Amino acid sequence: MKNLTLKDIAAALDISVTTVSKALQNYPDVSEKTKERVKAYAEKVNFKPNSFAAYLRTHESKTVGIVIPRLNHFFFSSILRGIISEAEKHEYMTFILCSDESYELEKTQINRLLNKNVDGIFLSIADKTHNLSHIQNIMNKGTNLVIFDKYSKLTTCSSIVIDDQKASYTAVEHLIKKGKKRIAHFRGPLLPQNSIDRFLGYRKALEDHGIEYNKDLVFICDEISNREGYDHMQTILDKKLDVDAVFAVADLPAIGAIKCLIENNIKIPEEISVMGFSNWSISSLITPTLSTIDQPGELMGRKAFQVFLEERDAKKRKEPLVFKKYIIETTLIERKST
Amino acid sequence: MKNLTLKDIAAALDISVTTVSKALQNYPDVSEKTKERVKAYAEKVNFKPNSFAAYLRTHESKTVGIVIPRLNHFFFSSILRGIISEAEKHEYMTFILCSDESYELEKTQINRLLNKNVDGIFLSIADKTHNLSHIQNIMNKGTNLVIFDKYSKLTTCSSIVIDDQKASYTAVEHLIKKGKKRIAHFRGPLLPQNSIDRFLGYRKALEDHGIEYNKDLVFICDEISNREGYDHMQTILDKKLDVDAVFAVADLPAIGAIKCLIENNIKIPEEISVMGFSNWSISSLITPTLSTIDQPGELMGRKAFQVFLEERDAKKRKEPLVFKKYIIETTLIERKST
DNA sequence: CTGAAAGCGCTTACAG
DNA sequence: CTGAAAGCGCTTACAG
Repeated sequence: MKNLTLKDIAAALDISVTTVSKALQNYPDVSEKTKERVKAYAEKVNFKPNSFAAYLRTHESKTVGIVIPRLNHFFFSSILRGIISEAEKHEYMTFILCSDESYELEKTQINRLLNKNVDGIFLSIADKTHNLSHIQNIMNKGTNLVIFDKYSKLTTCSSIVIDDQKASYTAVEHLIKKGKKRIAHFRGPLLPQNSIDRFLGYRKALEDHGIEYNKDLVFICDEISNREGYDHMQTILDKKLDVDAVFAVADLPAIGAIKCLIENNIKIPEEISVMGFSNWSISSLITPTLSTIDQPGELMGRKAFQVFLEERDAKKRKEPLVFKKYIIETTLIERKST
Repeated sequence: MKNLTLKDIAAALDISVTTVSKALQNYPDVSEKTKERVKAYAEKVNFKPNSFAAYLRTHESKTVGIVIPRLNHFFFSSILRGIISEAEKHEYMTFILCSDESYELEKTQINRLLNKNVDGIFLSIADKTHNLSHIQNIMNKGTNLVIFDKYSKLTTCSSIVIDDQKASYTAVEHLIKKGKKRIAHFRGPLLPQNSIDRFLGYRKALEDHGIEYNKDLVFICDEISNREGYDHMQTILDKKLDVDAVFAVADLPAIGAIKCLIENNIKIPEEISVMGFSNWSISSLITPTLSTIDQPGELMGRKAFQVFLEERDAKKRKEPLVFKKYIIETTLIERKST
């Protein structure tokens, strides 16, 4: 079954292709009567202009791409939902690609999107990305770029982020208010800004409350995995380190820590409390439920798409782009683990 | 920065656009020498033919679409990975859309993909889908279709599925071998074939082992959620039903059941064992770890894409399509909950 | 072996 | 208010 074209409609209504095209786009120089006829007919036969042919003239593909570090990841999935739902409202389709936290793959995925002539790219930077020229290249090619969540201080585009330092400070302060004083931190890798900021928030909260910072209580989770949380917790127990709380960079390592504590018959939160970060759905399914920081992913995604639209329109009006950093509020979620 | 075109290359090498195009596509009627020159130059300037212009001639968009019932879902994510990784190898890009288990949204998403002229659609049918004409419509439009996981007996395309009855039979038999005799079943909704088959496998396993089927021990999880598993388990305890095991249609309700048992201080698996289905990553993170059935999602995804390629090629050769049902093997995973 | 020309289905500057 | 024509960047049947 062949798809309908403007030509078919023009023939059916006995008018020109030009007029059909203009009528569908609401050009002011087409009579109301003609517009109505055309639109009614197009509706009836369910005509949609071929987007590939349109692209050739307009250079708008009505397509955007998202590159995220992990696909099966609760927080990124929420962001995806936000971007996609907004994109659908504006008749955009979305390519979703995954960098697997790899610098090389991130470059490849961005190139795939550029080759598909997407109108905009939404990016959350991979942990292993140590050079940003491929990101700068997106804007050099004239493609809009919005960075969300995992950003770098060195990119010049707009970004949608949370205040990691502040959120992390709030989390640690919560532990302190619960009477905890020997707080370990399972931090993320050394490179990403977010993991640095969460660490800084942790240290600042300790300082502000007169608790001495002890680097022996900081452990690195390079993969931000369950397993690492489990292993670090076991190390703490084996070494008999004096610890009464753990603040993890994300929920997964926190859940690993909880598993280890349960297996060692240590009471949560009486002996050791555990605090996560991100509010994954799993954090309310485990026993005990996990206290954590909620990041409103869907909201961040919707905002990201709106920023893309604004920049697209500014470009059409030949206005200079003004890049902004949008900070989305986070919330402390207290559950049974603290 | 404007993208390069065939014309630019032709001008640079002082040959015709036709020859450049043919050389890049390895036409036999272009000299080896010319081919080498063209390819070397194209490589050097990183030329990629504009896929929108190519589409207009070939009617191949090199794009496929996936419609799944849920986005943030461990099993579907594995299938996505499988389809996408295979698609990337063959230079296809992938649109991922979500039906939210809704019939209306499934129709909308399929129409979006058809309007974007995808070459193929991969579909896992929504729970609420009670009419299949929109699915049949995909093939009427000449677009290839492959259904995976959640299928219907009434569609005529190829499908990649597991043997739900057999897998479910194995799960229940495992409980019986562990000495359990009063096995409750938390089943899925009434409509989807997979949920029917898992129920039938459950009943058959009971019968084959001389255990009488008792419909009062079957509970429906319409949303296949954690909460439903929790609530049904609580009902069993409140009514003091004589139950020594639960087999759930999926991991999430099983995890809900476990949570309820822990809160009621009931020993797992000594007093009541719990068996899930799907082997989500979360099932090995909770305490006790959950016994379940592993479905190799990534493999299913890869197979689905291969089937699409075969059908695409058969169509090009004008051969009639032969639709097949591919059954992927599942594995019982025994952990601490049984 | 090479290339001129037509045409895919749109959009839009221009003419009437 | 309407429409003929050019052109976006490719592919391919056809001519030489």
